[in-house]
Parts: sequence; C-alpha cells; structure tokens
Amino acid sequence: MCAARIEPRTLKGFRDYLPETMIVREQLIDTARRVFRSYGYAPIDTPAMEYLDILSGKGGEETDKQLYRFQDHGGRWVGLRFDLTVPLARFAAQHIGQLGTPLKRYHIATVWRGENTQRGRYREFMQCDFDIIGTRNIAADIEIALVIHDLLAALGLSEFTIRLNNRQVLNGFLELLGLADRSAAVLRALDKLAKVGRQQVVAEMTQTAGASPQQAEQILSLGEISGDNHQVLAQAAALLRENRQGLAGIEQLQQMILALSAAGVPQQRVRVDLSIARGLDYYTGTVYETYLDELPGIGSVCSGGRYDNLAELFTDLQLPGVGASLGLDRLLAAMEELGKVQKVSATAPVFIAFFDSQRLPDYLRLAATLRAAGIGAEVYPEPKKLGQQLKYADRRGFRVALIIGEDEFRSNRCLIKDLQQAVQHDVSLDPEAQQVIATVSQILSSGRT
RNA sequence: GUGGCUGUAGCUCAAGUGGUUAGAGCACCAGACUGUGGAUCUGGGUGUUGGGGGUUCGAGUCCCCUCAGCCACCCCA
Repeated sequence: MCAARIEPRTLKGFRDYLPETMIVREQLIDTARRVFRSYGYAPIDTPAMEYLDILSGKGGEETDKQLYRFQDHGGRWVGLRFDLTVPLARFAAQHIGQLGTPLKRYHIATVWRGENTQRGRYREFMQCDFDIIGTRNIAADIEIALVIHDLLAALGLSEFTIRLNNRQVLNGFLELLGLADRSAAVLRALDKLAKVGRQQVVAEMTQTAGASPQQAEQILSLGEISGDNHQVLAQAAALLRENRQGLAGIEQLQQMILALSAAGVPQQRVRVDLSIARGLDYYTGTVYETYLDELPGIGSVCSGGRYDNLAELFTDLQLPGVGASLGLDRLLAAMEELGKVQKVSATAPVFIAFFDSQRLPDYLRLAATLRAAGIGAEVYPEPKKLGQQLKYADRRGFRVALIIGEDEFRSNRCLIKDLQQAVQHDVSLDPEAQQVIATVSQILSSGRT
C-alpha cells in the first residue's frame, strides 16, 4: 500500500534554512536592524509581488530578463520584486505626502532574480536596504557610507573596503569625450577593469560599446588612476579639465573622503575607485561597493548609490535619494567560508531536565519563572533517562542544565550544572526561584562564548 | 540565458577495463548506565548510487533526457 512518493526537492537557487543557519541569519538581521535604528532609520515593508509595469524597465535590460513574471489568477501581469529600491520608488510616490521628507527607511526582505546560480548567488535571497529620500545634500551620501561601515563592523568584520565613485565624474568625462550617448555600454565595460584587465576592457569598449580606440584609452586613463584617495581625485580633476559635471562629482567625493575620515572611519577602509560604475541604470551620483578583503571573489556584499530621479516614472514630485543594500545571504555565504559563523543550535541558555515524571507542572512553572526573569529555558519534552537528556543538552549547546529529581523536590533544592565548566552548584529552590535565577545569571554573564 | 565540470549514507569519501547482497571513517539511533553530558564498549546501515529512460545476461560504472550543485561568461547582493 505504498502510494507514489513525491520527491522532496527545492527549486534551483531556492534553499531551505536549517536552525543552525537560521540562527545566524537572524543574528545578522538583528544586528543590521540595530545599526539602522541607531541612525534613525525606520522600517517599512512592501508586497513581494507588484504589477509588472511597476517593476519592469527600471534597472536596465538585464534586470528585466531576470525579473520573475507571470499572470495571476485574474490574468494580471505581475512580477516578484527584483530589488527593494524600485518598490521604494513606488512606495515613496504613493506615501511621501503622508510621511514627509527626509524619509529614512530600512527594509529587510526577500527578493527574487531568475539568473544562474553560483556560490553566494541565489534566486531567492534577502536584502537589507537603507535609504534617505528627499535630499540632495552630500551629508546623506556620507551617512550612507557611515552606515555601511558601522554595519560591517558590527557584524564582526574588520577587513573590508568600501569603494566609492561618482557617476557624475564618469558621465562628465564621457561628455568631454563625446560619448555621453553610449555611457551605459561604456561604463559596463569599464566596470570590469579589475576583473578582466585593460586589454579586454578596451576590446569591449571598441567592439561592443562603440568607442574609438583613443576614447577607450582615455577612459582607461581615468579608471586606472591609482594612489591615495587625494591623489586619485587630483589626477582625475586634471583629466576632467573644465567639465562642470565631472568636477562636481570630484568635489563630492572629496567632501565624502574628508567627512568619513573626520567621523572616524579608518583610512584604509575607504577607497576612491573611478572604475566602478555599477550596472543599474538609475544611479546618478555617488556609487558604493563593499568588498571583503579576504574574499573579493564573492563580489560586493553591500552596494548602492544616489539616484536623483528614481520616482519620476511614478510622480511629478522631485524625490532624490541615496541608499545601499546589504546582501545578507551573500554575506552569510562569505562568512561561512571565512569560518566566521559559530554554530549553535540552542536558542535558550537553560535546559531543564524532565526527570521526575510526576513533576511536569513544577518544571513548567520553574521554566516560566526563569523566562519571566528574562532567561530562556527549555523543558525536555519527555522523561527520558537523565544521561540522554544531558547528552542532548550538551550537543545543542545549552549553557546550563537544571536537575531536580525526587530527592531535590523533597528538600527544596536544585542542582545547577554549568555545562561548559563542568561544575555543579546545589542551591535552594524557593517558589520565586531566586537562588536559581541568581546562580544561573552569574554563570551566563561569566562565560559569554 | 550560454558553455564546462560534478552528483554514491546526514558529512567526507571507497567500490581494477560493466560482474554476486554498494563499503569505510565521522555523525546518528539503541543498549551497557531506571540520578548526571563530551570518554569507552556492544549492537544497528539509516542508501530507490539525484530522478527517468536506454544498451546489456548483468549498470554506481556506458548512452540519452532531466533535476540540482559548482566554475567561467553575463550580470549582480
């Protein structure tokens, strides 16, 4: 009587998250939230699915290809959100009157992209976006960089580099070269400089982007400028001659560099890189990319930029903005590879053995008392042998185990076992469990892992 | 989306040119141990060899399709 089984499986690029992974993920999310809120950002959420015309045509041709699209049951063309920025544009156009500007929001949610998978590249993944809407002031651009910095630092990463550029520098230079109309293709080629080298960039610029060999060389002479940040900017300024747009971009980068350093961001973590452009079409000013120094191959873990007219397709209101997006799943993959995630599968620190089968109510009451005192506690769900229960507690990474059997109940005592130090305390057990709470708290605060 | 590599137990890997009943370590489960975890000992294989089809007397092994993972391109978090 064996019915045909359906093979359990998941779609390409879509994954299950086991507790071990999920605990770490939630920790990352908690940390991100804390940093966002510390700068005054407020959370929002938007639907996973939107009308297709809201989503399509906003990020360029390639993003349209990767957009999940289909007809819903009512025959409407809809799509799953590709990022959180386009939904933000729609959101802002719709609600900015109510919310007022500047609007500082964060948005932690899943997005979907139908592209080929690879390590750190999934079809369903989570982004943590933070943006400031409603101001053109460079202070906002600076703050975004500060948030990126604090975010990664708070996640325990110290070896990273925030790479900065400004689309105005690039656009100004292309204007100077008479290539303004081909900027998208040219910049896409330039963006690959670090990865494929100058020869291939020149090839792509001349063959597919429509630039002359001389123009390609000139663009590279800008993108290849090296040295410390101030030297890079000075040389770029020279190349830009009198171009107003380009010089405005340089000026903005200059201000950012100075402000970031004044705000305490270590010099080596910020690098002006005039070759980064970013593929998304909607950027107009500052662009950010953040690489882990130990794992550059995994790509940028936090990127973004300024977009001064993103909402123009939805409203006549001028809604300039700047923001960035932390790729939570990519970062997690990277941290795993770097061995920076500690594996824990217990979420509560205290384990209460279900020892005396007649005393379940007492165990439950003790657990409730501990929780009321802010200490997470788990009662084992069956009165198994003590050795097995302790083995479970040990494997799951509990910090302390409480053992109370018949003898202890009779004498109102409780054995508190420190599972890491392998020491056992014998304390009195009163209805408020004061001794127990005190001892457990002491153990918990002593040996933070 | 294009091209390539890979796919055996929860994990890491075995199984000469196709040949009986697919093995090992670790992990896991049970017991030794109805009151004390990491140790030891004993017992247990937990698998439709990713899935489907084909060739063959016989397929983990060869062929085709498919699914998934990885790598490069593309793009990007």
